Amino acid sequence: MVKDGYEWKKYGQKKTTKDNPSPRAYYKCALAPTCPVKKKVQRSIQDKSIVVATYEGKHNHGFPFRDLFKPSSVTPEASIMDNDLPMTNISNDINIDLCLCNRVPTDVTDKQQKDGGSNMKALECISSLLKDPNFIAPLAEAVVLSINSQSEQVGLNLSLGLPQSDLSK
DNA sequence: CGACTTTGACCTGCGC
DNA sequence: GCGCAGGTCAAAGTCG
Repeated sequence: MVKDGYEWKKYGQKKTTKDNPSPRAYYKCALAPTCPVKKKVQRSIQDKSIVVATYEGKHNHGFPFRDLFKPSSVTPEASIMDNDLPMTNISNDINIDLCLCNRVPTDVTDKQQKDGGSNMKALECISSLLKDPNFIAPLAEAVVLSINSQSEQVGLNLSLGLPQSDLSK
């Protein structure tokens, strides 16, 4: 379960979907009965260590900061959000979290070997940008808008290749 | 025994 | 109209 500061009530699950054989879970916001926010959680088809959580709608109540990012709340199965902004601050009705669970950057090393390390600076740049909430929020919006404008694109998988320690700083 | 989770069934929208 | 896939419901199971 992805911990993002809100409480979620699971109301359904699909074993498999066409675009991703991993189970997809459906959650509603449990903090307010009238809150219209829904959350879909599914593991990445390309890398099962990545959990993709998709938010739909806006919270009509305050953001509960308790439990958010407390070390005790980060279990081995828990994920780290790369965006520490409350979801209510984002204007779009659909928000996407990219969560990495104990991720080992194997794909980065593979790429380095293939590319001869030529993209190392780009990766460092991406790494620093991902630590900046002011970058993440518009990035998430741009991704969503991109998806909305390309209806043939189903699902979203991004392998950022960042170790958990980097994101939790 | 109540709260929470699981899971199969059902509903709905969409493409052919 | 039919079939499929996504989304939701609700009964059954589990746990404290």
